[in-house]
Amino acid sequence: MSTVQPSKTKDEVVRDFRTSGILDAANEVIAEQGWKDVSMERIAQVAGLSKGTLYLYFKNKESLLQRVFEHALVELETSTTQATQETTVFESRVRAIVATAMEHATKNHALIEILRADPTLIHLAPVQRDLDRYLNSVSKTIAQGTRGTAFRRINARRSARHLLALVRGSLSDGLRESRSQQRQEIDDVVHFFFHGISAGDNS
Amino acid sequence: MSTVQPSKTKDEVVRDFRTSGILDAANEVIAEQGWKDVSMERIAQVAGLSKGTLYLYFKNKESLLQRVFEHALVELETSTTQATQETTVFESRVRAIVATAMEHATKNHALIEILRADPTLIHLAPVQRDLDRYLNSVSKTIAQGTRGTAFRRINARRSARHLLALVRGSLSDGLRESRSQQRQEIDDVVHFFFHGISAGDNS
Amino acid sequence: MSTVQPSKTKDEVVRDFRTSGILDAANEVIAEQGWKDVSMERIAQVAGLSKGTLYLYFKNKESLLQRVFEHALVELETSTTQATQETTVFESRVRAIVATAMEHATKNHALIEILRADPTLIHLAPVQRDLDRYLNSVSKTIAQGTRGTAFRRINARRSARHLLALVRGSLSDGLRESRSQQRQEIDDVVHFFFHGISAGDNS
Amino acid sequence: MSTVQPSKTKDEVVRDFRTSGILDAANEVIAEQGWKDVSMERIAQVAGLSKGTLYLYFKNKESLLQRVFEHALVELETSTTQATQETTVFESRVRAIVATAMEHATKNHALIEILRADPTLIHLAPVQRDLDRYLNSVSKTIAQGTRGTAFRRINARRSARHLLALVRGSLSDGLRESRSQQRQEIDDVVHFFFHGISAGDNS
DNA sequence: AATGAATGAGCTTTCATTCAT
DNA sequence: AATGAATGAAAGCTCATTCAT
Repeated sequence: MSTVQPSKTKDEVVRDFRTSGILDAANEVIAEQGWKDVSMERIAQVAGLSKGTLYLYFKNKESLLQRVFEHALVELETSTTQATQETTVFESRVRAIVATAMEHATKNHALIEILRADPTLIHLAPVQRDLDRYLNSVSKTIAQGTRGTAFRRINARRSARHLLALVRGSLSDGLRESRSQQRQEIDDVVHFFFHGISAGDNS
Repeated sequence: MSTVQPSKTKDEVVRDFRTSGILDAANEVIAEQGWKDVSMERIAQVAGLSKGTLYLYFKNKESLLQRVFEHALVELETSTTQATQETTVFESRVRAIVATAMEHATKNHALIEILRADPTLIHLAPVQRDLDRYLNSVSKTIAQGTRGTAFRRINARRSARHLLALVRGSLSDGLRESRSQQRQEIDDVVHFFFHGISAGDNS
Repeated sequence: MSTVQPSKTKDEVVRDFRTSGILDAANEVIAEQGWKDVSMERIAQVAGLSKGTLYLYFKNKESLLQRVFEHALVELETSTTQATQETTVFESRVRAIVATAMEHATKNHALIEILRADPTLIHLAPVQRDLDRYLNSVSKTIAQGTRGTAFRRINARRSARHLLALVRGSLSDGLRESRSQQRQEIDDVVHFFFHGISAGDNS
Repeated sequence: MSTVQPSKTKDEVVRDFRTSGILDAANEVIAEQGWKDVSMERIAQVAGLSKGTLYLYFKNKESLLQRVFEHALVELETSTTQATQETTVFESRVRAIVATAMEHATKNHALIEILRADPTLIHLAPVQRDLDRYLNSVSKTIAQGTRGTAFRRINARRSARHLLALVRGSLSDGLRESRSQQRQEIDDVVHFFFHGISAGDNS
């Protein structure tokens, strides 16, 4: 009964397993050396495979890396959407955005590279597209939250960029911090997003 | 005898001339292709020299690039210090920091790469050190400005990082904008720094 | 009982079936890409088998190709011998040699590669041997035809080579021609073989 | 005085020296292994250079090989044109064509590969063009020689192909023969071209 | 018997670095 | 001081061959 209508064949499962193993390895190597210094040899090594095997699953290096970035962004967007829907309070939603991004980035170095906004990376067309979608979704949340409120009339897209800039800034330094420090960092970013350095209510 | 206490010999002058020509060329090439894709061949070409000559002035590619970044940071810090000293009004000082960073980055692509905070770049020890000095100087300005004021009790260092994160964010997208748009961008960053998205006093 | 004295067991039949299927596929691929560019992958694909299966029937790529060429030569020799025995008129026999070679080559690209006399191919020892046998048989026909006639005292072996050179020359260009054009081509080669460019009797 | 108006600078001479050294090496390697099995590594080795150096003189492997073939054909055509102009007697001209081709092919293995008419080689566009020019020049010589004579009305282009087919045939076997044997071979081809195997005037 | 995933040697090409001139 | 030809290590990628299933 458990195997009624298997949506994937065994082969597909194996294939997916390998594919994501390679993507994970690539992500790890990106963490080690930055995406520009990634070599197929090293990815294979980390994945516990041989160079040639990578080419059974990916057409070439470029498409492998593209998939790493795509995967990271899609996961981020999915998690973010889900997290923001758990509340209707604007500030909580922003908090969800920040927390989700930070959590994902902690595990997923490819994401940091994207958020770093290296033009030579971002201009890979598909990454461009996926990043855009993510930015749109963040923008929309901000637009909804600020509409008809006391918040200053603000360009939602630009605010989204500011928000992500703050997240990215925190990531640059704070990656190796503890969990409680990370929460602190999130609070700080959210608060800063709402009030800047001026004395807001929760000072 | 005519050159009493020559602070530089003729040879040194020539050496400096060549050195900074090469650094300028490298900076230009970084703007073209990003620092990871820079080749010695291209730097030599832009500098109007031959590949071999670069090695008379720099030990190797790594140290050449290190010097480019070092140079960019030192210039930025000098200009920033100078600009902040022209006023004692806190907000003006912050504005000076932002404006200076943006102006330099417009001319100096190496700076953008630094502000992008690529770890593989930043962890070059000397760049690390110079960046630290710059951050300190910004922090100090913020600390001075917030001390004993209505601003919330804030970690100056962290605020400095937030500020630079915003600058970097603006740079990522806004590089090709006009001068007036750039001023707008500066205003926006400064305002955001002080108030976040909350309805501050000015609009 | 129905299979008294089976000259081949069922297993052998299956084996032969697979073997010649692979050889046919290889021949087809040679036609597509030339024998040097043949890949095991492609042969398997055309044969409707998997790569690994090829190695159940052939030790390796080299021996597979050797067998393709061997097969082509053996077929050619058999057909030629049969065709030349259908007449005793010398010119008709030569015509039979030419026609047979051309017909086979039309279907059998491996043959063209052999006739092209690529040394790296021909020096595969077994191909060498088979080609020699074919040349001998052609030579013998020529020797018989010219013995005690008005034809100039001629080295039969050398003449055989000339004849095949002409055939090969025709094949290089004329492969895509129609059937009547092909007959024309055969006539031309035969005539040229007997008379060169001098005005022979049938102009 | 000897150096008035040097048509080539010293650098150009050096460059030409290297270039033709590499072409010679490539030609030698083609002789060893056939053009399809040529590797840049091996060419460099034979040329006494390192792999990387080849790329200072040739854009890539394809253009290197193209130049080898081009060079061989141009040399052949030049020599042939020159040799055929030394006489007006048709048979002598044909002899010149044959002798020139054989001599060049003896030294120049690339030429044999071309005359072998491997389609994957010949379809390199520039080789195609150069080969065509050579064939045209041979055709023209034949057309001139047969015009208004007792020779049978013949398609000059097709005859040219027959002639070259015979040359190629001789080359396939006879490369390692002595000089006098080579002369014999040339005589034989020329005689065959004129008379086929029929009893012509000379023996 | 048949498969096809996995391997790794080998290929072309690039580029930082050296060194004779 | 300056050159740029030469080097060779290292990269991406292909493909004949093997082997667990």
